[in-house]
Amino acid sequence: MKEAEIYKALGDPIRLQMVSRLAAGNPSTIGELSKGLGISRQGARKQLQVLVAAEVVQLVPQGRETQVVLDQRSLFVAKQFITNLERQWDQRLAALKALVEGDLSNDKPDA
Amino acid sequence: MKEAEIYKALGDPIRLQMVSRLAAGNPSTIGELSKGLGISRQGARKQLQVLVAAEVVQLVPQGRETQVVLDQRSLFVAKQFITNLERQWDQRLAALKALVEGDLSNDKPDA
DNA sequence: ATCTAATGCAACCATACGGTTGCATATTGC
DNA sequence: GCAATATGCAACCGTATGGTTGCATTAGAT
Repeated sequence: MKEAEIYKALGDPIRLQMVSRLAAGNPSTIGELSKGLGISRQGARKQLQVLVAAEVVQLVPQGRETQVVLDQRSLFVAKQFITNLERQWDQRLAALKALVEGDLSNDKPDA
Repeated sequence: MKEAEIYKALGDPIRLQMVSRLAAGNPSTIGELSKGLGISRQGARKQLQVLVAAEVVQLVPQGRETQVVLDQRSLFVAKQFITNLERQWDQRLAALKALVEGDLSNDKPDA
């Protein structure tokens, strides 16, 4: 269940906000991304590190500063997992429905 | 950012496994769901409570036992959030592309 | 009525987490 | 060279988290 780590990384308002900003395309050096979150730079940096560890984000050093880039794949994995859960769930409901309707049609097997 | 709580709830292997089982439709009283996770019943119960708090799951008492049912809405919310992020990201890439191609087409405004 | 099964509740413990402060380092601009 | 900017690293702290054990309660089965 590697997905758990991705969800865990997204499971914090500050980190989720960082990801949102990145997705919105707002330029993104570590320093930039750390502003306006209500916590210190180093605090923000620790949060960012969680996203890095979960591979939700990648760091690209460029001279004095470091660019933060979103890694689409992790988001895709997370989304896909939920999609699969929903699919299973739907199939199960469909099976239940079929069962019920099957019973009904058993009363009328005229074909 | 209410989504964060949902992701946080999903951000643990044990809880994710519980949700998976529920989605797969395996019958699901609290006791059933608590088995085979490698931790005690009470431990599992505490994990389950996190899912309840995040409204990923609902509890339906029935006499002596309690049924655990998945709440599709929370999963949908979680999925939708990621979908939106991806959409923003894609639009931004498209904008960049348009910008580049726009520069090119400026060389050829014959229409 | 009694035994058992399904659950709830609380105390407790170790470790992880979110955040801070302080200081070291490297790159850039003047 | 020197000052400022962007960043890294480590120690420290309070609280949350994940897990345990022990005991109380309630509902079914016999």
